[in-house]
Amino acid sequence: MSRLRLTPEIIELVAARFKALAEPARLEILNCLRGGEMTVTELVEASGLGQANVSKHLHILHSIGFVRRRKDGLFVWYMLADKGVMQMCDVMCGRLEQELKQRERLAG
Amino acid sequence: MSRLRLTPEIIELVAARFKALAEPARLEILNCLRGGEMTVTELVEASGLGQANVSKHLHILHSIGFVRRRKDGLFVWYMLADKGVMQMCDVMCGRLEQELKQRERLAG
DNA sequence: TGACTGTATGCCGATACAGTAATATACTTG
DNA sequence: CAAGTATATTACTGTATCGGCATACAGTCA
Repeated sequence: MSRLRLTPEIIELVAARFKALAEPARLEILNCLRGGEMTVTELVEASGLGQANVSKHLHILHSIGFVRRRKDGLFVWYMLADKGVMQMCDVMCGRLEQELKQRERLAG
Repeated sequence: MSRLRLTPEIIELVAARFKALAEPARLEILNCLRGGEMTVTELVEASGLGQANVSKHLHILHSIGFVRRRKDGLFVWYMLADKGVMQMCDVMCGRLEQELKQRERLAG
């Protein structure tokens, strides 16, 4: 499939991208952005996180290309960079769903 | 798509699964297992990591269902739990590949 | 210009986690 | 049983990072 050689450097880059998704706060932010672009303040209100915290998480998500930013006067609007980001989250959710069902079946 | 409600608890579980992939050592281990099941010692040799380290990483990967284990006398064989695990890695690799291409294009 | 608002950044304390060494456990073999 | 091997666990250390606070920066409006 992938034509990339899995050198240590590449593996590091891939790990860094998974790490961006490995934080509940960032998943929450990304999930908020499903509905369309939002300002930092809107994300603060929607997520319940601190402003500085949201800003930092957005910086991380932006630095690896998971979100895009657009300045509009005093505001900065953030949006998902592409569909692929949330598709990956959905796949992981799907795995988890199967897993939980399996456990229920065993327990019940 | 997913029928799971994204409660804080669920988001935490999803994040934990991404976190398992957010470590170069674990990606390396998973990648080694692409070729089939391997013992801990084989993984130690193939990855260059310490034995205790590999054991702990395998424990993490096993606890969230990314690998399966099979005891055979003194040995423990590990294998990928299913195709989905590496598919997710491949998707992330694909994203990275596009990203690197894009940068090349801009730089070149 | 000064006051105000939205966003980003630097610093700090607490915590989490990777890696290593030593040890414990499980199993085999003599 | 004792000795040896494969794996797991524990204790420890160094590093990274999250969250909060304070503050800096950027832009608007009077």
